[in-house]
Amino acid sequence: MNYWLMKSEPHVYPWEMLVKDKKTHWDGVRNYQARNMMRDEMKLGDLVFFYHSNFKPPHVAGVARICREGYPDFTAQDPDSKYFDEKATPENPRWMMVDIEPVKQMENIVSLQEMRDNPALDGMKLLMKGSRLSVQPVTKKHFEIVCKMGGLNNIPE
DNA sequence: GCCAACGTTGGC
DNA sequence: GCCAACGTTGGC
Repeated sequence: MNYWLMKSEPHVYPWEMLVKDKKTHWDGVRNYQARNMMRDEMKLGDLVFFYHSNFKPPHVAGVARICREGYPDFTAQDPDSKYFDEKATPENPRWMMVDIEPVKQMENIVSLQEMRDNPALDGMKLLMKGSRLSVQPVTKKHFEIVCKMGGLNNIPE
């Protein structure tokens, strides 16, 4: 089992929308490192922090789960989509996505500052200078700590 | 709104 | 294959 963090801007797609939708496809990732992780490493059942970026304060809102492994991001082939990429074709879709479903909302959000202030989270990718990846791995230890900071007893099932 | 950090593009 | 120019991300 692997653990992850995925960033979303709440004014584009907030956690509450995922809860309402019951599941969503994670479209629009246009970064190769992030794509490779979605394509090669994210597995069914892996847990994901749903992180709200570009928000005051930026924070982890809840825990989600991978419910479908990597497949082509069809928005890349849709000329009407803002994520359209003319280099994407059915033979070579270029970009990939996964589906996620909500598992548990944090009892209280965990802000970026709180995470920075917790020495036990040293080394977490999110906290590193210049870290911009919208999909990133999280260690089990860090995952558990942030869950507890969010008021969950443990990593949710 | 600013800007540092980083990724991508394209000319050479 | 280098690297300057440019675009984007995202915290502040």
